[in-house]
Amino acid sequence: MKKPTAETVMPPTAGQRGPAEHDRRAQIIEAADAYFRHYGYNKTTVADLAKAIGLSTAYIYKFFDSKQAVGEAICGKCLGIILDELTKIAHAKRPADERLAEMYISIARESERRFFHDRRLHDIINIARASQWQIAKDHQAAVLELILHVVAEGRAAGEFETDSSLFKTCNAVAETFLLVWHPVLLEERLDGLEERAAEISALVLRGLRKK
Amino acid sequence: MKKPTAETVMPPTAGQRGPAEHDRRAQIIEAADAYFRHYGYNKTTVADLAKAIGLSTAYIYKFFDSKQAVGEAICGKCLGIILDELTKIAHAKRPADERLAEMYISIARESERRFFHDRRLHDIINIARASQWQIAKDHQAAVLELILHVVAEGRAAGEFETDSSLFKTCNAVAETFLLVWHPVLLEERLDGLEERAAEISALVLRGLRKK
DNA sequence: TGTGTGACTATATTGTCAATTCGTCACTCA
DNA sequence: TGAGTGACGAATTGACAATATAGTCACACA
Repeated sequence: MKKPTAETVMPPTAGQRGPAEHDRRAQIIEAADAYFRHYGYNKTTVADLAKAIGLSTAYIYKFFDSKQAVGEAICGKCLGIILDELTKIAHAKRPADERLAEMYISIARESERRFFHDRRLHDIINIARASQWQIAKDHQAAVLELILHVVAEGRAAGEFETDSSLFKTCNAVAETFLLVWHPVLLEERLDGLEERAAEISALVLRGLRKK
Repeated sequence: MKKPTAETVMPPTAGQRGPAEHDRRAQIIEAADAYFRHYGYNKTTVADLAKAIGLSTAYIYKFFDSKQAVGEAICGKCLGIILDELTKIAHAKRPADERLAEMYISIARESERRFFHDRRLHDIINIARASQWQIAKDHQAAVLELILHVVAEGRAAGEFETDSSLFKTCNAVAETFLLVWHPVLLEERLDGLEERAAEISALVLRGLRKK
């Protein structure tokens, strides 16, 4: 099991073609980031991206299987921001419960910021989840890894109970993270997110702590 | 604060016109239930319902403000089924933690059943949430009431901790219920719902129990 | 006065067809 | 051989006219 390092931005592997490092790939990603951010995924065409760089659309497909693969790259960048932050928190030298509490707040804050300030990127994440893109699954798995890391340390340090299955418990914790960042849930309830995050984390942490 | 009784089906009040008890209203609701269940809310027209009963569309509006109000009535019926069941569980003479655990499982099961066997009704609930229908809010509030009832009894009986705010804690618990019945979350993840419900409820119950 | 509606308006949706988009393939050229 | 593309077919989208739908109102009638 490979542990995410503190500087990893989660690169998608699904749908990528050609060399991973290439100027044109970087240009496509840069153009896609700008266009998706401004026009949204659905309103941006592959031809828009090609034209922005000065290429034919056919050449885009030398690097990406499909428009979706470009979308997954941008989605991965986006989700990678919060994942990096969570990774830093998870690896900090602090009590496990503080780390977890801060993870809830952090993911809630970034998700809220993205909703209000990068709405079109928020929308891509929604599309990714609804369409079962691999990047969405990878992200979920990466968050679960971080939770496992923190909870396992909390258990080893005697902070957390050890009666329950580590994996099952962390699965449940990961589910509760959805409550503070899932795009659809954000849309339904715009207010009080950070407060909700605090309440949920308090409840979950009480469930984790040693009796 | 009025306590839901064990036999209450949650009637919507929003958008209802004319006498609450009326043959025509009942016919409209019956026709709507059948059409929405079969064709879905969006594909059913008010004219369909009127024709099914043998009325003009104008007459439907003597009983309901709008097509949405008809939708809220059916949605309310639908959500009322699970609410009745949760109410029975919440009022049973059993330890609070067992009641809560069973509430998670029950809502998960019914939601899953609705997803697989009444997909179009599942869709209406999705529309209701996405469009902020009053019935969706009422339902959320009703579930919270039941949780408050059970947790308060658990606290009074010495089963549950009393350090945290009752309301905040129950808010957080109600949020975790979304994980096992929210239509969008169900759609994203079709498998293992009941297992997830069990894991989440175990975590939450550990968070509620007295140290 | 309770039950019911035809006619109507504003808006939304649908149908049709041309235009665009996605993605591939065979090819060019330095 | 890496960098790049024009042409193409299938699917999707956009534009716009036609039609449908949601909802209202003044009225009818027993």
